[in-house]
Amino acid sequence: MDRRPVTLEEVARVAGVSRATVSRVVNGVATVDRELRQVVEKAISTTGYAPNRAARSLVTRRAGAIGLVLPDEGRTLHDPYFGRVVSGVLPVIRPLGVQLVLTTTDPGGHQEVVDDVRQRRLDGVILIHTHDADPLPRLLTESNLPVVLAARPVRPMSITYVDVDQAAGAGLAVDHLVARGCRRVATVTGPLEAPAGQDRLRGFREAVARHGLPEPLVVEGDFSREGGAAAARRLVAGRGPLGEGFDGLFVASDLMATGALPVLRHRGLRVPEDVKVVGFDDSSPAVECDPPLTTVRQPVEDMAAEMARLLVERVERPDRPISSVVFAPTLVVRQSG
Amino acid sequence: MDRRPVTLEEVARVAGVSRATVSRVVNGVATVDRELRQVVEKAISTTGYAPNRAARSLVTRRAGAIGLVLPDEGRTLHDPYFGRVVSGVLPVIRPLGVQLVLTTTDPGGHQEVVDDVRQRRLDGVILIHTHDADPLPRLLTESNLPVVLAARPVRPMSITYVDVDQAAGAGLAVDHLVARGCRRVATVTGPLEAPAGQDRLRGFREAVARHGLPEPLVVEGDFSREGGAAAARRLVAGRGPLGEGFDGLFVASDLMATGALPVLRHRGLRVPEDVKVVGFDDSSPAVECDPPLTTVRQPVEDMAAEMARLLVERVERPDRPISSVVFAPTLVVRQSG
DNA sequence: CTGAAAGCGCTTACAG
DNA sequence: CTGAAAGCGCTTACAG
Repeated sequence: MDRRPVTLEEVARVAGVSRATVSRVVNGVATVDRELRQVVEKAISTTGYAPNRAARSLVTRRAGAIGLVLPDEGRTLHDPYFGRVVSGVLPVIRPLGVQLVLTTTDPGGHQEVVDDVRQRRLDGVILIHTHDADPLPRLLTESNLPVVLAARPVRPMSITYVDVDQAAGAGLAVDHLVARGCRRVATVTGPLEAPAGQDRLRGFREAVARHGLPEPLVVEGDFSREGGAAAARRLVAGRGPLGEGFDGLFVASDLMATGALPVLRHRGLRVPEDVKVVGFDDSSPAVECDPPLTTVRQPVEDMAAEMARLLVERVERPDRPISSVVFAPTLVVRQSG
Repeated sequence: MDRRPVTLEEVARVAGVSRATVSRVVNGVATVDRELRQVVEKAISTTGYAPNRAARSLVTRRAGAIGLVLPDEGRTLHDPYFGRVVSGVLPVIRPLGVQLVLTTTDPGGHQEVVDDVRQRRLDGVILIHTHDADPLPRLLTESNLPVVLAARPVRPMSITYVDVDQAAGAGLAVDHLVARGCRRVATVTGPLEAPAGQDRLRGFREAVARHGLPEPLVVEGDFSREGGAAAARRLVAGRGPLGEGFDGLFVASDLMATGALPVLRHRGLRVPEDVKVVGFDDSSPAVECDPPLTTVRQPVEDMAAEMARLLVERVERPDRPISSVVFAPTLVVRQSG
């Protein structure tokens, strides 16, 4: 029952050929004689042979696995964004026989990630949501290890990344609010130390100026639901008793918008009649909340697939020049604005 | 810059000892002489040595990785449940140096999972949400490969699983509705081919009988938001013009409840004034929806941690008898009921 | 097209 | 407590 696993050696003996030939058949080398190949294939199936990946990795110097690194469990793991990334990555790496290893970088986790790559347990990593203080992008690039960032790096550095045009997305939101008749717009921003927070605010401001709108209300959020609610409270507190102050609101993430909507409602403001609201991401909270959110869509699955492709490419050809990819956002119109 | 990685051999040469001794230091074998250990440690740090895991795996016959297998991407990956499982598993395996590999079983994926274990890329797997037709539990147990199910198996079999007492949870929901004064209760069930769907319905029925309530309304759902909405529509269609018919509703998952709530609202039924609603899971939709959901909590993170422990235990000692763990659910009271 | 042989980088009895 | 040596199971030049 629980015998030793079958090795290449045994298959070779059964087939009456050398280990090299079996290896060639297993790896689909084209030059093997047809008859011989069939003999070997039969031997493989009768013995129930399964190649030992560790042995292969040892000689090929490939782990056959890439890492998906998320910051400090708490936040990202429960973010709907996460599942979308995984479902974008898997279809590109699986046909290549590459595994996806999940990690988070809680305290001490940074070094662990670097070690995993140095120990060749991981051929490279995809890094999600790097905050300002995250040392990982630099740690990895300095060791010349393959890495792809899921967003523009906080400080300019020579690193591959995939991003959506954040500023253009915010512009789309403002254009839509204006087209729907809004004249006084406000925004709940993301955390301003994050590139996404900065870029979306910049795009918002540029679009406001382009449309010749009056100075907008700006309140900083943090991409969390609670942060969205808190920001919305500050926003409505600044309004007059009838709610005058703004008739269009751009919330820089859907999750924050789900926190902001109930605040507006409790203040007696109807969405979209009194205030039109546009979110960002087009994540699942956008369709779950009430009313469903008009929002700027990031093609997260496509972006994730691209990250995987870039990473694999980098692993194969480490000497190729570094390149990044920026996707265009689109607007998804629902009931909120 | 891009030199060959340092090997044990080189560390040994630098430290002036044998490879065996370096190996012992790296692996923390206690019997190494203190002075020697320090010499080796210095050599390790000056050379920047990182052990090659493939080489180690080859001799230890351990991949140092376990798989988390999710069914057909579409559904589970975007389920909030998924992130909770990951955050439960990671803290137990990381200190052990074990990696978490993510996989889904789309068409053909079953064999891939089995192969990954047979090829020793994975020491064992945690299987989520197995449906009736899922061949994986049997495939794996028949090959005597380590596996832990995230729920009771559909058909009785000798396999390790971790579950919550589903029926008891449904009972908690009914007890609560009754305590709040409900007299006519209804339920939206899960898919009845899934054990969780069956068990929650059974628990619901038993509790209804125990309280001496009249025959309840029962409509089958499928654990999706849309399925919850559709089931709720069928439920309200059966009510009289004033909404008489039921004053308490147990929805067998929070996600379905988020689909059901708007249907009730559009029908003019206030929650909780006209109908009290209790969900199941205590997942993020429960706090995001309006009103926030009273729900039966599954301690998913704890359950996931337990799965990881059981799996690791099984990998270490394959001959130990199989055991399973069932957790007790609790009720979380919010605004919906 | 095929095989003999070296080698990938570790761990682990086995002596001493 | 330490070292010499075998061995884990593959792949891949190198001959032929």
